[in-house]
Amino acid sequence: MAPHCDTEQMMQVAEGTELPDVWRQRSAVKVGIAFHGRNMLTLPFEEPHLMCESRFGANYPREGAPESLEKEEHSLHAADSSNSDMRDAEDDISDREEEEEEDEREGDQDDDMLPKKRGPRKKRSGKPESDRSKVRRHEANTRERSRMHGLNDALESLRKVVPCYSKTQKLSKIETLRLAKNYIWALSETLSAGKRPDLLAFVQTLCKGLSQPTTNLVAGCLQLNARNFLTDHNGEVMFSGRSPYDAMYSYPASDVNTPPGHSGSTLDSSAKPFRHYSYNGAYEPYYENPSPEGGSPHFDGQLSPPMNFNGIFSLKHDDPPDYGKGSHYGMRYCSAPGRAALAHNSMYRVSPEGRFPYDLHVRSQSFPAQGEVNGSFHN
DNA sequence: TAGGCCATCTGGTCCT
DNA sequence: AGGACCAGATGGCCTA
Repeated sequence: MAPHCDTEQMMQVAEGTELPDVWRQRSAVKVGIAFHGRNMLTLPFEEPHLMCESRFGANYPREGAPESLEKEEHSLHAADSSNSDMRDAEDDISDREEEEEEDEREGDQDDDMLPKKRGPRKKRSGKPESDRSKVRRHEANTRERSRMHGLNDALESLRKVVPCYSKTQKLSKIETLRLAKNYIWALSETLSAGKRPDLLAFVQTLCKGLSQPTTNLVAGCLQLNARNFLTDHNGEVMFSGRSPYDAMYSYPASDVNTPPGHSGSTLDSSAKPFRHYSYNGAYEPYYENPSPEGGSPHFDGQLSPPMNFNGIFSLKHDDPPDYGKGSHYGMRYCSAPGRAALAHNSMYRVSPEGRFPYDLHVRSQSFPAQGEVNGSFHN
């Protein structure tokens, strides 16, 4: 018997045995997980009160009809799913059994008399083994679901340690991985260079190969002009042709406090047409490999960035309830460009005014007061 | 409506 | 035998 906790209903939602899909989706909406207005079906792992030891694995409730069968029914009755939602569990089980029998009569070949491909249509054997196989299949589904939840949980943790984490605008999985790879690469190159990095190159590396929406998000978090970091279809960074500092900051230098987007410069239609940005400029000196994304034909053979400081990288976040413990060193995000939070020992200096929005620290380095966090990174 | 993204189910494969 | 892992298939939701 699974231990009871307050998440019993949530577990039933996850199990899909008693609540229809629309209810599950509403549960996901309730926890506020969305990306560009699209609600995900992700469970709220970030919320400790929703996490109990019965969350995963064998502690999932396994009584009740298999959700796989419910899904089959759901697809078969998609037209009147609202009516099926009103059925009680007993009727559901009865209907599922009937549909199972129909499936069994359909045989093991598709329309072209070819072996079945992978997919939801199940091959079933005799009745005695069918019951057992159903149970095993059900348990395997539960494990697989838990495994994927764990994978998503890890991905969510990754989202929190790459720049531009946002609970309301989540990066997609693939974009999270790309940004994380770029981030590791950029940090590694910075450390291996052993000197003050080129900031434009750093941000360009971050945005390398990212989609335009993600580039916009990263640039928005950094309060930069995303147009200067867009990549073309080959993954090469497009550059507007302006000076690096102008490219970094779309707003006029005399208007530091003007948020991007308010000045209108970000969308300035009079901007020069893009031209292909050459890394022979500020980028090249700090990056022996010009790109983490295959801009160099040799990159595929060197997928791992060079490791520095024994490979230790960690991020320092203020008030990080679930991932910040133990992170005593690393990158600290400042709350806004131009703030005095840029420490003297910061490796990052974008301009004499110190307008780069974050600074980097490595182990053994001291860092200033931690009362400031970059809200633009982690909102 | 097409395409992107996602969760889920499913069967195959590998390993213990 | 059973679990972990993987990838294909499917359907839902959302945006352009």
